[in-house]
Amino acid sequence: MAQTGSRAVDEKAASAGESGEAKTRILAAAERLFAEHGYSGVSLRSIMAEAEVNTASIHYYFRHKEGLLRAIFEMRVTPMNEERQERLAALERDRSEGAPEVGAVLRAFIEPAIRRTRAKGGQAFNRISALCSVDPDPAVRQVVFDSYDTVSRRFTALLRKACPHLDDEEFYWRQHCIYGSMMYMRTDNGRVAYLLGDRGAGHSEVALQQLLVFLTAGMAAPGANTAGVAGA
Amino acid sequence: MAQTGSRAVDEKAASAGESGEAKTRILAAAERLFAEHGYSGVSLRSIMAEAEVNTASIHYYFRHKEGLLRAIFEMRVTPMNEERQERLAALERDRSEGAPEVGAVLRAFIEPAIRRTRAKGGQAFNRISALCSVDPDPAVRQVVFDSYDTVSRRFTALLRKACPHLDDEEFYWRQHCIYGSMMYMRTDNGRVAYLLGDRGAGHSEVALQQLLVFLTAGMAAPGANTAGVAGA
DNA sequence: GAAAAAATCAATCACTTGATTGAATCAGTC
DNA sequence: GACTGATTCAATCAAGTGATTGATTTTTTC
Repeated sequence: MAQTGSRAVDEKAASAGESGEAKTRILAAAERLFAEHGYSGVSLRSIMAEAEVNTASIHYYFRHKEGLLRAIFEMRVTPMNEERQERLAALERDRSEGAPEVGAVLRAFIEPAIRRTRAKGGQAFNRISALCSVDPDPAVRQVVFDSYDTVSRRFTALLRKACPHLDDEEFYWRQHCIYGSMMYMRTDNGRVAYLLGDRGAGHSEVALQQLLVFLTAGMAAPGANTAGVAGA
Repeated sequence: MAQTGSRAVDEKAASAGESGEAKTRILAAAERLFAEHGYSGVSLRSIMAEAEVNTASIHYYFRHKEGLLRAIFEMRVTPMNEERQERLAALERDRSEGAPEVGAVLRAFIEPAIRRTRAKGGQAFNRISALCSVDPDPAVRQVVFDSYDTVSRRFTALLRKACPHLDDEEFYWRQHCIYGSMMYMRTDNGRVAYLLGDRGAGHSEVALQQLLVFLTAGMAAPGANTAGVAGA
């Protein structure tokens, strides 16, 4: 019970001494517990116990339970969104002629997410993000929305241009398959770990590759109004 | 508040008079509320209020909250599993020569689920099933497992035979994409309803078709060791 | 080293949760 | 009409929930 509080959160935690400051310890404990039991399945008391802080500390630093969740999302999502924005911007720039490639757009969006599985605590947040994405609680939904909406719109717009062979309805249905696949993979109920056997390190690479092959093929499949051959 | 208790559950509820018996009303209310707020987001008290029954009734009929969830699953899943078993068995019979077709296997598994969206309360249960599929609560996971495991294994075995172009690892990764897509579609956070506009009736047909196109293409995509052309 | 700010603490509030009890009511049967 | 099993009822339990308070300690700042 004593050595569980030293889980690092990000670079901040890595530089912090022995057990880190209280705020950092709270974030680390909350992240681990949210990933394991979901947002509503974790009480503030259990977080405080694992972080070894006082009852009022969470409210002091984050006001609400929701504020704590939001802080976790901001900590993790901000750098990822920056990377996504850069890569999407690069794709928008590069396409001097015609539409961007489906696979490239998908990779620009998915890779920054899957890659962070390798970072310390990244796997935990992956699962939090996936669980919260389908959480019925409006407060949780709002946090997810605020975190992903802007970049998600840009991704959608670019992917749309990469799929001229689909009409709007087809495109949006297939995009839901993309989100579903991503989410399910990030949920990781131990299935993924089982599949990988011992080579847990290569996890993200394999997952990314397999996911991209599947989704690219699905998006590239001809639509109802597709006359000739589909792209690439 | 008074007319909300008459939501039908299935044929049993349809034949029940005015507001139905208590047990049926409880099931109907629970199904609606679980679909809206998730399993953990609903208290027994709110169910009892909507069903207009006494506090102890739920424990009388279902023992636990978990027993209530299990009853809902059994009520809905049993007939669906029968249909799935029949269709999978037909596919196993028909393949006199070679492997079954990917699309046919997928359809046999997915259609019985999506189709039931049209039944009264079917949409609600679809969402319950999807939410529970990623619920971190072990009790909930057990209910889902008990409901789907047997048929799911049979589906997996048959789909595997339809994908000789994939090695085991590729196959299982892609299968996760299938489950993810199905789950996300059944979650239905209002996105699907939005996409369909006013023609809510055709919902299941369109969803099924789009889903099948995407998943079939994804599974049919060549694997790393695929030499020639992938199956039609 | 005193004043101010930040952080930590124990104690508790008001409320909700799932579950249980034992009495009261109903329905059907002989 | 009494007996019996199936329901329904009000009342309540023990435990857990997020949140708040006000005092105390630690750290920073001048």
